[in-house]
Amino acid sequence: MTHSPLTLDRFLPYRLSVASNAVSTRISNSYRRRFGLKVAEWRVLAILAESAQLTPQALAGATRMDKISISRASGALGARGLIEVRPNHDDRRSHYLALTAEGRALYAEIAPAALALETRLLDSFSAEERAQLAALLRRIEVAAESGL
Amino acid sequence: MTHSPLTLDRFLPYRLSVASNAVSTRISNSYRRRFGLKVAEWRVLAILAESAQLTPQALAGATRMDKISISRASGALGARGLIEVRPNHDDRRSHYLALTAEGRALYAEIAPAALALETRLLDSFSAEERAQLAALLRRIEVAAESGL
DNA sequence: TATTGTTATACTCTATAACTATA
DNA sequence: TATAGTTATAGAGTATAACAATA
Repeated sequence: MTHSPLTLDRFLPYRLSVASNAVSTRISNSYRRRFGLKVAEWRVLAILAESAQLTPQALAGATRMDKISISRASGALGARGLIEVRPNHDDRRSHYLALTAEGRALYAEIAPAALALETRLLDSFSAEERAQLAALLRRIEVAAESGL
Repeated sequence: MTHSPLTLDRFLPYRLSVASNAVSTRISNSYRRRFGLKVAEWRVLAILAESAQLTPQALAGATRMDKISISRASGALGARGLIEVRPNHDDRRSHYLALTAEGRALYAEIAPAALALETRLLDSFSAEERAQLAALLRRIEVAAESGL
């Protein structure tokens, strides 16, 4: 039996895109509806919750977003009083961003909801399968980013 | 030792999004640069290559895109002479779309390039790992799309 | 009335380039 | 000169609503 060597249905980039879109649509709807946050803003919030204070450049590296997205996301978070700007005396072109008390409070509300959503998504997965998926995704990411 | 129960770095929706973005950036650059196609147009081309002729509605189902995207993609493909419109006598609100000879020729050129790219992405994966990844992605997709 | 497909509109995300202020 | 960050602009993806033609 011959069959087409390429079917969209079995094409990895397509499957990856469909799975990722399904998840991010769910996630971004949830963040926006419940907390008024875009995904970029949620990422900045999450990283700052882990890191005390960071420059926009460090945030860009940690969130895999570019500096433009960081600038917009932190502008929105700052306007809501969720993060504050602190001077960077070592380099006055830059500055530090850090959560305010309100930012920490919002994060404390979001984090459990995010974990619950992840748990529901992975409900049918064993611990081993979760680890496998994470490891496989990392390898795909590295392969896609490194030389052609 | 306590550590944060939620770190962005280990958050599945984030890892999935980063991996998918890395792959789709590569793919879409490649399609656009080499063949002048957007991803939506490539998907329509690929499905029509498998299916002879389909209505826009059937195409939307097969590509996981909405009817607006299908309408725009098929408009662009039609303008380049890659697909043609055929009447649907059973329902004259609708029509069939099918590849032209030029469309088939372009697809014959693209398909090997797409497969080569997929092969490079999965270069370090065993056959078993590829199957695992595909199966895990399907399960995530189903979980994300079915009830909250 | 309901459905197929198109068009208009808008919002998000991403990428490029120009700008500012510092270094 | 080069770098950190911001702003402006445009392309691509996605979603809603209004519309034309047909069922």
